[in-house]
Amino acid sequence: MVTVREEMRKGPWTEQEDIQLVCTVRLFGDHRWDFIAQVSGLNRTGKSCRLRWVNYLHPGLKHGRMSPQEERIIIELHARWGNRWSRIARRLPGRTDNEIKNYWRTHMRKKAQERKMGMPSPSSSSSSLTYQTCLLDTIPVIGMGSGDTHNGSCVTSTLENTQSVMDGYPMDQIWKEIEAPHAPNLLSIAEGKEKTCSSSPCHLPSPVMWDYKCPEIFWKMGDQEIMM
DNA sequence: AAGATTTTCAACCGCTATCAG
DNA sequence: CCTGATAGCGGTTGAAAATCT
Repeated sequence: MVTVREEMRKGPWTEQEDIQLVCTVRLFGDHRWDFIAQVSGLNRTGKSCRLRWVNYLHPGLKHGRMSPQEERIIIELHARWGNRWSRIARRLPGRTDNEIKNYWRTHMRKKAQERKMGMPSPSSSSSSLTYQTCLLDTIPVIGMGSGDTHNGSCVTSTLENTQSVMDGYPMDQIWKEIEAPHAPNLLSIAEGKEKTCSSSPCHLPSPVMWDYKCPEIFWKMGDQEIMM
């Protein structure tokens, strides 16, 4: 039972909070979010921590614009599944349901506007989306080293395309800080809320090494989808 | 240059599903 | 079965950034 806190923090996360959360998740894994919220010393709800982790801090995430291939996949999968964002997200490793949802809203709004103005809409947004023969049945789970992009030539370049977009995004800095060699013992977090890594970042392996939960597992498809 | 408008996206909320006791 | 805790999903909001006038 969670003891009643005075007031839970809301709103945007600070870099410091991010670091604290990453440290704690590294220690205890990405389950039991209420516990993580408590132990981390963050005055946040478990729900909020989970959301932040899933949508922003998870090491396998891509950031930046959707590639044309990703856009196409989203459109096609949405046509098939509707607003099943998390399901669609599972087909786009590195992309979150939130991100896809946001993208779709923007995309649809543009489309709706174009329609209203009586304009044909050959493309949805920045990229030229052609509903070409990138058949749904051949849409693989992109990237993440799963090596299953062979049957989807239209999407194979997704990772390369998006990789460059990620350059210089703020998470790099967070990870760098976390990697700092002078960081204190991780266990200090668990010892008390006041002794979080807030003053100096914890020592963590790089995101690449961070495989206590393999990203491939994180992005694995449900059985149902595999059958499709 | 400055104000107005639009776009983007992080984060919250409410609800449902699942699971352990 | 029932209940409470937890996780996850989809819809929505609002602030910041970008673009336009």
